[in-house]
Amino acid sequence: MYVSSLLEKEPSMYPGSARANTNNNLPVQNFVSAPAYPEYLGYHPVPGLDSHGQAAPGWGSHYGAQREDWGAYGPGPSSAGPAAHINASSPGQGSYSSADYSSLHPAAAAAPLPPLETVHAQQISPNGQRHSSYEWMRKTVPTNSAGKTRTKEKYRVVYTDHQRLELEKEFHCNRYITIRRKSELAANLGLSERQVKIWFQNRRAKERKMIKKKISQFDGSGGSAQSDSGSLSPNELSNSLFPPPHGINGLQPNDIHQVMVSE
DNA sequence: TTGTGTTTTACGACCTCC
DNA sequence: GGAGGTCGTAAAACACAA
Repeated sequence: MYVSSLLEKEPSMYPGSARANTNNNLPVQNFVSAPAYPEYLGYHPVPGLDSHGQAAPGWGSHYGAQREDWGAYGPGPSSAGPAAHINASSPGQGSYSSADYSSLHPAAAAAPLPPLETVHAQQISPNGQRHSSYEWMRKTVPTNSAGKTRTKEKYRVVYTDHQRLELEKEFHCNRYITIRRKSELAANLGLSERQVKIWFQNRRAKERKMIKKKISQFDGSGGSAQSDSGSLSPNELSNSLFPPPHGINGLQPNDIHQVMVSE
């Protein structure tokens, strides 16, 4: 079963180092406590899909404040602009239960979350180092006339923990994002749809890489655990776990979700 | 502080599907 | 032809040991 990276980053990913504690960043466990995201867990794919542009309890207030400092860097929300009017209801989410989620992150399940308002406020300005990143972003990341974000100087922005958390949550539900959800997520997070799409691509690549790594570890360690994966190449295993959704946009999110859940 | 390894964004090339 | 997929890669951001 898959465990999303940001969520699983645990101490190793967001250790109590600079990232986590020197900048008012959130303790990692705060990201993963399922019970603390009732609205998130309640979020459902299909119903939400039709709620584009409508108020929804799931997203609304928590996403109200956009990263105003992002607007200046790049295309920004490509389609919808400020999420204020989007408030896309908790759409497009696969439904994994809190129990399921907690089982993946047992430690996290026990950790209470701070109020989301706090979370949001903190994550908007993740940490000192990143804050400094935003400083240069203000100066150097504007898209050029061709719409490219890559420049000769600095071309990469660093997403806030909040953005990554939301992307990870979405990824945890669906490895492949629908057009509508992409649009909503982009608007809600103040990213462009392209950024969301690329994030998912990169995230899937990361997952394949991790699977590959784990398989090679099994193989290297005598591989008694090859009952399921031993006869498959990493790519085959990955594809069997998360098959590329050909014609994904013609599928209902639930269809996709079923593929995921049936793992 | 600095050197080095890893992770994270972003892109281009190429492929498949509609 | 366009959109989105993977794969490979560049380079910034980051972590950490020396």
